[in-house]
Amino acid sequence: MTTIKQVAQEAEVSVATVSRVLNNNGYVNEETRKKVLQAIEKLNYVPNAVARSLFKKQSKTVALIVPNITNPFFPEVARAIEDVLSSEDYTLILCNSDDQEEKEQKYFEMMKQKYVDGVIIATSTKSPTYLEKNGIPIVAVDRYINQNIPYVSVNNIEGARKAVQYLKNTGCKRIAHIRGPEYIHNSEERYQGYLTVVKDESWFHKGLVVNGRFDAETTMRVTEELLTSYPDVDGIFAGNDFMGLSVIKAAIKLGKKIPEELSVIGFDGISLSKYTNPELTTIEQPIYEIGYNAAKLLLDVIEGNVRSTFHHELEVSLYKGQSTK
Amino acid sequence: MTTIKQVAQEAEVSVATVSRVLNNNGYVNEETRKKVLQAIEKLNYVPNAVARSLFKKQSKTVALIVPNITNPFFPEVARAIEDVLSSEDYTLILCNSDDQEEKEQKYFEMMKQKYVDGVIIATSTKSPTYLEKNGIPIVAVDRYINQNIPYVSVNNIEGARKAVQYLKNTGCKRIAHIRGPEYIHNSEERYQGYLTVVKDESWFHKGLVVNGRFDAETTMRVTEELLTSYPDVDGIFAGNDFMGLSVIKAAIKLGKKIPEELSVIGFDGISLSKYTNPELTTIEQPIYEIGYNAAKLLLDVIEGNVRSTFHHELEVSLYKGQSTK
DNA sequence: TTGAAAGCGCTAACAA
DNA sequence: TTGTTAGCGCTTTCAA
Repeated sequence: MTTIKQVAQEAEVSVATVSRVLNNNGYVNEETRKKVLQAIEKLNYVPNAVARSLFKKQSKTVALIVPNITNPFFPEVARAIEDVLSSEDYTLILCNSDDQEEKEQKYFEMMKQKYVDGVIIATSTKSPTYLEKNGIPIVAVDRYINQNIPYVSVNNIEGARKAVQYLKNTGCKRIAHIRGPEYIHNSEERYQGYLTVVKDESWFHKGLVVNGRFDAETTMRVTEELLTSYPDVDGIFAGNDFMGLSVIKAAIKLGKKIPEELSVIGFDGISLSKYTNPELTTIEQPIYEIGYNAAKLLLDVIEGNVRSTFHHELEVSLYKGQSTK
Repeated sequence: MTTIKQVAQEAEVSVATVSRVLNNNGYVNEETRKKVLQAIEKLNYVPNAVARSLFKKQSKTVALIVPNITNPFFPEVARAIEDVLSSEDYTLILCNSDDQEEKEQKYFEMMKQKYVDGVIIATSTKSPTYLEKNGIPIVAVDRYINQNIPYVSVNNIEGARKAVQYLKNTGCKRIAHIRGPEYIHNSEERYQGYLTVVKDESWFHKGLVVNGRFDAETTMRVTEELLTSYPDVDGIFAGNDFMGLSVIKAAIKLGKKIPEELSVIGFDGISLSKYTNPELTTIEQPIYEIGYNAAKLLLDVIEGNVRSTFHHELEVSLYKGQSTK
């Protein structure tokens, strides 16, 4: 690789001058600028980003920490983020935390060592003090952390309310909820949204809420248990699309007709659910926009542009598949 | 951040000594090593990776270039790669090329500037000379490039043969193929595999092979056209799982019973196809292993460990869903 | 308008 | 066994 020094030699100027034309700051004579530009061209010079980082203490790099990129929600977020970053000549580092605080911390250590400029994170960590302490700009996506940390997601409570209300409107009389893990803020909020609609119904009882996890096996098992214990359930609000699809599978296995005997609604709007049969009715999040906004927000923070709002909740919308009446 | 200099001061030694204990090379007295370690502990020192990179001309960083991380095949590859990288204290950079050579080149430019140590790439670029020229270690995944470039994938021809043979064995008498884009090496190979099984069949004709693309709309449209033109088709080998699912959707739309009237088999084994109904029968690739091996291979190349074999084709296996008899 | 030189934090050759 | 120092490639202050 050619260095700034070689360019300086070729152009018969000092490295300082080359640096000036490179960064377009400081005075430089139009003539000499041309000479330098020619030398750069001739030698095929590109500045060394590492040397620059060392001096500037920043790296034009942003990290994304997700629980697992394999969860179909996150690739779309990642795509959006990478799109805005690369358009601004930033680079994206991908990290999988498996929801383990220990792994997150390890990534943060790396970030400090590499002068990573900022981080976008989807986390459920209980005590996020280390997040704030390490001084690197941070934006939360999908999962709320606390008031101090910028956040982009959707209003889960409102979305859940919409989902359950829709089931009710289409005639469901016994609506159950298979919820996500308790340690995840989202699951809690969606559960709250569910509650607001059903809590005063005469038929409502705690048995209609089932704890699930995101994996298919668990979801199918608890669904079968639910439908066996309460065969009159005619609507299920699943904690997310993944779970919604498993619910459908389990229900079909039990011989339930969907949507005639059982309506199922999910949450997320991951594109995969459009490929299934029946298509899953769901509360669609603007996933790409979430990532897009998070990245824009982070870049603003990094570059010191103040923003009035730090918390963004985007609009969800109802996507009607064939899993509901 | 504390620097090596401060540690040296604290421990009352020179920076060279600190560097020695840090990197565990060169002689250093047990006593002084302890002093240094204490100082490091006390000051909470972590070495600056950027400064190190500048000197070493390497960054403990690897890039992954995929067409689109949103394609469900790649997150699993990415996960595997990131797993092995992070276990070796490497960092993963994620890049989306949209199959555009121009974007790939831009990423390569960035990599050189940032001393990225190596790259894993899934590409269909026609003239990959720039890949070899830029001197950065490279491994191809999923898509073959040329003899000189290490490669990890599966034997597509063999897998396709297996798929079509299976359709035949289960009684299909008219087997069509909806193939992927021609510019993608994989699609071509899978098509070849299909041909080996059917080319000598009396019923075979060119109309049974349809050009598709990876998007759902196109696939559904061409499927409908195919089934309308040739209603006696009773088996379809789709170019990948995504297309397989779309084929099923289109067939159901036309009122075909699956698998009674039409068998469908895909290729890839992306986890999403297990969530659908019917589950897609498919040729399952060991996706995680592909990523895992690619990463291991790349690290070997980077660290100068010679390998005898540069091309790895892993075994595929038949996954029986309910979309075939 | 330009150049000399210090310094970002680290490693390694060389000397002691 | 340890320290001094040059240098990785760049930016920026200061002086000219």
